[in-house]
Amino acid sequence: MDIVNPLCYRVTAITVSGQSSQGQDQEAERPLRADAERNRQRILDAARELFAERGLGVTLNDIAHHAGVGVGTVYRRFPDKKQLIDSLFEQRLEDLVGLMNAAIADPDPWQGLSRFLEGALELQAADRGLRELITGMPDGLERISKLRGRLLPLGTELVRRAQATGQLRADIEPQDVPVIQLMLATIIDAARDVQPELWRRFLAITLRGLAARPDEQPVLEPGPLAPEDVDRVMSALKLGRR
Amino acid sequence: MDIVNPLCYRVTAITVSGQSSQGQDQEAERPLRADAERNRQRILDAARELFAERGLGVTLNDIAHHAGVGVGTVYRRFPDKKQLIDSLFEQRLEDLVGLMNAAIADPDPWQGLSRFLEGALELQAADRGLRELITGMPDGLERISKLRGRLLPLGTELVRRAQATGQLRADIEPQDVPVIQLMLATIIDAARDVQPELWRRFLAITLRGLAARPDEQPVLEPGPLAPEDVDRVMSALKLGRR
DNA sequence: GCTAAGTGGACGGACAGTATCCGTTTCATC
DNA sequence: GATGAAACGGATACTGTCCGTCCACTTAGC
Repeated sequence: MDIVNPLCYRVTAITVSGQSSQGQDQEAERPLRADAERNRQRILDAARELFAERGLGVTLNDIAHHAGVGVGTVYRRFPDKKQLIDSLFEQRLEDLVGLMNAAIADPDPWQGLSRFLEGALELQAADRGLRELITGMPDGLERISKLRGRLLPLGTELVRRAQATGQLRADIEPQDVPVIQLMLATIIDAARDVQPELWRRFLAITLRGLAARPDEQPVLEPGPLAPEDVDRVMSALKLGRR
Repeated sequence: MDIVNPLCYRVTAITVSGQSSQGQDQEAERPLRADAERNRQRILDAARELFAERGLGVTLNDIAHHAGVGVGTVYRRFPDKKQLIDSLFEQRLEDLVGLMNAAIADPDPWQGLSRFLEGALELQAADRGLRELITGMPDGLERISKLRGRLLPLGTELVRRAQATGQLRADIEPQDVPVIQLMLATIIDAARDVQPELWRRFLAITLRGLAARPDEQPVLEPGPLAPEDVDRVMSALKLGRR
């Protein structure tokens, strides 16, 4: 076990460098051999793709296979799945913050709020891993906790401004925003294979419920689920194991 | 394997009788010995309790332990977990249909709809197993599919009536009702340990979004999540395995 | 008392995911 | 084009979880 320590050491160092790099590769620590670097990139790509379409549950074996390399190669490069996830989703999470800032900057605070929710859910609809990262994961994953910490004050700002213009009902609190995301994200997951856009319909309904004076009825887009699809949506979620 | 067949045979027969019985026990097939019957009842009680509080994921081992009997005893009585679930939840599911009928009978169709959603979610809040049964389980479980079949026409009636009085917006379809349950049930699960009633707040918001003319703002009860609880709620759900 | 019915829980098998080890291949350098 | 360090791959061991069985022992009821 301890025999491999020296190896682990180097590897860890490289991983850390890879972690802080978003695009550049060499520099600091000895550079990887050309083939190694190529494989590292393949692994990252495969991981991104698989996490996005199947969620964080994919195994490193899956990723290795999909990248066309052996499992050993993956484990040499990323000793820990968490580190892989962490470095992979750094950008994605930044996007969320950006979205929030854009929302606050919107001259129409209500529109800002709506667009934020829509955008955040679009990100989650496009990337199942991101969705699980945002609503799920308790343990480890420092990055997520920190993100939430940064997001909350911004969210407060967003909510307060929408209330100040009398567009958002006054009894809504910033804490309600993540819960709304949570419930709509469920629809994303459940309807993914049947009607991927269905969540927008319920976002519209929810927004109307949040509005201080919901006089007009916005068009509900998309239309309702086809009756024969209801069962599939309702049973799409695997909750408790069995 | 085949040595035990005679035994299995008897056991199966008894289980089937237990299945069709909701309260009565003896009659048909040879009656169980007194201690066996006592244990059978204990197992049923333990199962009900554990399913309700921990969901369908509990193992027969858990149930045995909680009932104070050995695993073997459980397996002799209930060769199949599905059968146990099926017989245990028969009544619960009937309750749902009853709720729906009561809703349709309500002279105020809007109130009927609201009360149905509230009642259905209350049932799910009180019984995690039921919740998983309603939103989840694809395989096996004939009973659930049949139930949905029975519920849909009733739901259609409910929706149409509420639209006829101009209380429910016209672009809502009956298929939307289970989806709404699904998204709110998520809040039940996520907030269970922190704020068990939180779902009511979002039910109120949703109902307002569904109303044709949501002029008044109903009180949002309960209040919002405490800011420090947001993280716990968001990470309460175990989605993909890891 | 006697015996068939019932019991408990150690145990073996299945499965899934993680991580390692080491014989073989490839790269980069001389 | 020879050489050794770096990288590779995937069989394999390990871990953990759950299911269901088996059988030596206990107990109810005649």
